[in-house]
Formats: sequence, structure tokens, C-alpha cells
Amino acid sequence: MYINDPQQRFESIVQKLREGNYKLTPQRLAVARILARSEGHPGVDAIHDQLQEDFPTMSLATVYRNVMLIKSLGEVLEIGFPEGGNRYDGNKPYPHPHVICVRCKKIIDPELSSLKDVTREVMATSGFKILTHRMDFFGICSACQSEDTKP
Amino acid sequence: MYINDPQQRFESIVQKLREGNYKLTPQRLAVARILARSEGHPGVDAIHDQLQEDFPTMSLATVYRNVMLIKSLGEVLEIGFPEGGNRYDGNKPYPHPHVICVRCKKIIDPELSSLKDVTREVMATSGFKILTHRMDFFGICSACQSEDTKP
DNA sequence: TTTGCTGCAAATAGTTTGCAGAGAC
DNA sequence: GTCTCTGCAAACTATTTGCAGCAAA
Repeated sequence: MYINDPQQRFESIVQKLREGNYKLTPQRLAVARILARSEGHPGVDAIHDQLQEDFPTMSLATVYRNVMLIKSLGEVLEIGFPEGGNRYDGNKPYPHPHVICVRCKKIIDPELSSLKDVTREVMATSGFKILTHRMDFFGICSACQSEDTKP
Repeated sequence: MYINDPQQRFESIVQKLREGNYKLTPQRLAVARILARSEGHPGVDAIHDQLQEDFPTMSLATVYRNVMLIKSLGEVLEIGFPEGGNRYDGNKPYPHPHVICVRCKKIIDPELSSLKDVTREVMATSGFKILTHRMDFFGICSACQSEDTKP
């Protein structure tokens, strides 16, 4: 559940952009800032919504382009769903487990001490060179569970 | 890596269809038969292709509708990818880990003895009522690795 | 000044839906 | 005979792309 320092993450993204000779436009920096925090693991729509106040004319295409760019720099983790509507985590841009509420769509990052063992076992038994993984648990969060008990 | 008996799986799907008072059309049964085997964890396209010989006029829409129907009966597991193009497993329709080659798209089902511990730990620490999960490892299979060493 | 970026609108890909006729039961 | 299912084509949704003007360096 540890959260990385958003300011630090933001600077790390900016540095990667500089290294790649990408221009630091206000829109790009704004997307980077939101990804660095990644509050609630936002999707493209959510990012676009958050930017409407500061950049009323900003287009969805620009959000897509910048999220993809920053993803290509390895600075954001994409969380995909079969139903579509990917969500992103630029605060912890490395593979890690998620617990997702299917009711309210909340996503939390649990700390799992037993995780290392699984990864190690996959490496050892599959013969694959493992590059990345995803480990997502779907269920009902405690808040939504208590909703159910109300009339 | 255990594989369930396709014939048995097929009958199980048919029974669920009967229980739901769904009609047993030839197209529906053909989709069920392919899902029961689920050789290579096929996507909708692959299923449609396999059916072209026996049902040349069969539409993609019908494949989608029947896969979704059988999924709603809990008889097929959907494996989703951010890039789109979900794939299905009606042979082992319960959550289980996958190891996926990003090069040749092959999917294998490893046996992981350490898996139970993780699930248990998530249940215990998150406060969620866990309904399902996915655990997919992405990498390069041994065959594709040896491709790389050739000139 | 140069080159890459943005906004807009159109294109694309995967999936879903409305409808009329066909077919399971 | 009834009611669901199928095939077709159109609709939809999320995402990507072409292009002309704009702006970072």
C-alpha cells in the first residue's frame, strides 16, 4: 500500500521525456503530473476530465498520445480490462497486484508477502523468459458489501 | 497442465444450456464443442475460422453471442488483453494462471503450488469478498528464445 | 527557425444490436 | 405454431491517425 512520492515520480517522468528529446508542452506536463499521482488509477477519460478545468480545449487524442508516450518510456503501468477502458498507474509503474471492486471500480494495491514465491515458481517451471505479469483480484469491497445489507 | 476431458466439458456446457432452456442449434453446439476443447485458448476470430468449413455462412456475431452466452453460464473463462482480442478457455473455465508468449501468442497453463498462499493472503488482508482473479505472466517461450540465437 | 505537438475530424477495429426470415422444440 | 436464434448490415465505443496551424527549444 506504499505510495511513491508524486513529486519525485513526476520528476522522473520529466527526466525520461528530456532524455528522449520530447518537448515539454503544458499539456504533456499536466498528463505527467496526473499520472505521477495516479489517484484511483485513472483511465483516459478520468485524466481528460481532470484536465478540463486547466485546459478546456484539450482533446482526448492528446491524452491518449501522451499516456502512450509515457508508457513507452516505461513510466506508467497499464491495467487492461476485457470490457475495455484501460486504467493507468504512473505512481507505481512496475507490475504489482491489484484488488478491484467490480461494483464501484475502486482499485487498491495490496502488499503480498507470498508474491515472490509464485513469480519464482513460474520462472523455474515454464522455461519462459518472463518479462512482466499481472495479478488482479476482483471482488466486492467492504463499503459495497455494507451497501448490500442496507434496505 | 492437466487437461479436462473435452467430451465431458462439452456435455457439461450442453447441460447448462438445457437448464437455461436455450435452444441447441447446430451453430451453438459447434461453438460449445470448440470451447470444450479450447485448443490454444482461441479468440473469437479463431473460433469463427474453425467453423468456416462446417458452417460457411456463420457470422462473427453468432460466435460472439454464443461465447457470451456460455460465458454467462460460467462455462468459459475469458482471458482479456489491453490490446483487445480476448481469448477463451472452456476447458478449464475457472480462474487459473497463464504463461503467455508475447512473440508467438502461445498460452500455457502452469501448475503453481504456491498459488493458494497468495489467494489466501489477499482474502485475509484486503477486506474484499473475492469473486475471481487473473494471474498472467508474459514472456518469451523457449522456442522463440532459440529463434533469437539463430542468424 | 525548425521540428514536433495539439485540436479537430475522420478513420479504424473490435464488438454489439435491430430486424426479418429460418429453425428448434 | 411459437418463440428463440441466425445472418446481415448498421450502430457503437474505444482508440488511432491525417492534417493544418501552433508553439517549444
